[in-house]
Amino acid sequence: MAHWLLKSEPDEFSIDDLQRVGVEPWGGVRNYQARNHLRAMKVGDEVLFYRSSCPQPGIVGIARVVKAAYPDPTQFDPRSDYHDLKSDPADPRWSAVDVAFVRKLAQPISLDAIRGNAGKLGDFALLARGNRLSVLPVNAAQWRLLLALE
DNA sequence: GCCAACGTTGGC
DNA sequence: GCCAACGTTGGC
Repeated sequence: MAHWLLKSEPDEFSIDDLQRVGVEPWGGVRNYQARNHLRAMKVGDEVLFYRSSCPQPGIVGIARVVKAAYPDPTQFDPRSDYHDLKSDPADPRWSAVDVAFVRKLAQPISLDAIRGNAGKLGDFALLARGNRLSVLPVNAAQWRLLLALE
């Protein structure tokens, strides 16, 4: 089983929102590298829920992939912010997965705390120079280490 | 295929 | 709101 990290801006969609709805289609990703990560996800994979662009960025919860990648419907929706005229319905450019709420962390793992363990985390995509990816892989050792910080 | 312009991300 | 990083676009 693989592990991932998904970023979300709490103003847009928070861990509390995920708890309320239970399952959420994770779409609107418009970066090819992030999309490729979405496509690599399998049902059962575990996900760290990371809040970004907020006063205290960090990991705030855990989710689980409950549906593997399928064409992101927002790319064909003219009313969506994520509408993409260049995406061919016969060969959809963008993907979404469904994620389910698992739990909130007892306390958030701050970006500061994550950085403080950069050495032990090794090659971690979240800390890579200038990384802006909203979907990124987490290996088993990193997963264990991060949750030990909870 | 190069590269300048532009847009977006996300911490601060 | 600023700005560094960097992906994408489009002219050539």
